[in-house]
Amino acid sequence: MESYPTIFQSSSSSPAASHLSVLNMVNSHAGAEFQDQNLNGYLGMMPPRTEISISEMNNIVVQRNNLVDAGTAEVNSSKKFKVEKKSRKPKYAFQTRSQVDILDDGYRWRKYGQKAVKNNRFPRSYYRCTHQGCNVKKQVQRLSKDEEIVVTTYEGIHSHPIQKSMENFENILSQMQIFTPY
DNA sequence: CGTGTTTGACCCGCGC
DNA sequence: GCGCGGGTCAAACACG
Repeated sequence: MESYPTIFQSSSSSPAASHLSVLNMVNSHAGAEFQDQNLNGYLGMMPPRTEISISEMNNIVVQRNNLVDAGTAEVNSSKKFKVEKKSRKPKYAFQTRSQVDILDDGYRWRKYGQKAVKNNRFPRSYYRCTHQGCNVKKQVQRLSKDEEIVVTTYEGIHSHPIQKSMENFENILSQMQIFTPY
């Protein structure tokens, strides 16, 4: 596996990013094209049928790993461009404190695998976006140490809009924006 | 009947 | 080379 698991470390000690909200991410990191697309998707997170409350959303941790792209230079030396090839896709990890591990983000996902994780009594689930031609993947994993924490890792870029209706979740979102410092 | 899940097999990279 | 851990495939199954 690649290096991204390291970003999960010390979740209990609440990293600096722990108070970032999703909306903050959108505002402060707008710029890179894939970020825009991705985060628009994440805005659709958690429509009504999940059981996540606003207060739980405050506990969401958003982290982006930085292996994003060696795409340009530098890497060669001896190891060839292997790294370059493999790390092309951006990966985002969300930590969410929640009883439910299905965070409905508005996209349609098909589960394609589940594996036991070492040193973790909870399995990791693998999902793929079902939209044609969109091979965005995500994996959902619960920490064995603190089983309230659900880690969702997104990989890739959605090349299409969200398919589900937001229903009244948009109301919640607009309320949330009131509390963002902008 | 279409769509999504389950689950064991398979594959692949890596460390020993 | 071998075994292990992690990621994916795909046939069988479940469900509307």
